[in-house]
Amino acid sequence: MRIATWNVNSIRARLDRVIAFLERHDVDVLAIQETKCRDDQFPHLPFEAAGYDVAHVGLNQWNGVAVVSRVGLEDVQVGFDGMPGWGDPLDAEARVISARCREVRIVSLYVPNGRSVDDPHMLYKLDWLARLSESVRERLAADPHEQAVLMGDWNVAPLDEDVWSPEFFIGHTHVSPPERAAFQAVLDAGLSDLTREHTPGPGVYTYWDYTRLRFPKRQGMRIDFALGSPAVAARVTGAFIDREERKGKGASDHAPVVLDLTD
DNA sequence: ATGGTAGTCTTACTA
Repeated sequence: MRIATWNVNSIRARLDRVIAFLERHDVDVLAIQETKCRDDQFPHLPFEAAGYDVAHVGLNQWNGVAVVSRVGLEDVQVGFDGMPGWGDPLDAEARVISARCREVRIVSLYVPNGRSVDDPHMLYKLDWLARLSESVRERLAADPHEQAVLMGDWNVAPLDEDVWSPEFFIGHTHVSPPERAAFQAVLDAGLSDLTREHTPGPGVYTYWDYTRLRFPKRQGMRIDFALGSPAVAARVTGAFIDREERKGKGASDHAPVVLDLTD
């Protein structure tokens, strides 16, 4: 089974690219982030025509996540237990949706952006990740054999080699010790990074800022990951980052991360 | 080339 994750930065702007990507790589399940649309605006028909079922949650023009699958899409869940909200009044944001595809729970995640290290959004991000780690811990305690993959845009670069210049990022978000500790806490809840060993760095990234020619200069960040439970980690046979999708007109600022599991 | 990109409910905000 081939699964993938991709922050598309608007599903409507990226529709043709996403459908072509699914077909080119023979992808069974895709976790999508930043669809940037409401449910009624999601382009269901092109996915159905390509053979995929869709589960999407989008409340407005921000965030928005989906799982599309051609191998089954059962027991769709929005959010996770204890997921923090944002705003006044406190509202849930469209940052997590999951579904069981065959025997694997595929979770599409869009972790909040901290904006800056001293912004209130940073506290929200850290709390959000802390709550996520608690939810993972509880789920795995209830069923240690659960097959689950949490994949998406984590907005954290866990290692110095995950950014093009550690010096440049001093004092910036994505690399601060609290963010890295919060990401590590999710791993410590019982997950492992399924992608890194198959896509070793340095200089391997999944995101390049649209501005300042970051992509042609190879100045990127690795912030998109697939974390898996032990039962699914044992099934991983390979992974790759499709840099081609960052090229040319109409590219997202993120590249897809593709993961192969044994059948 | 005094510019920086791209998306959205666009003259503001988010990433």
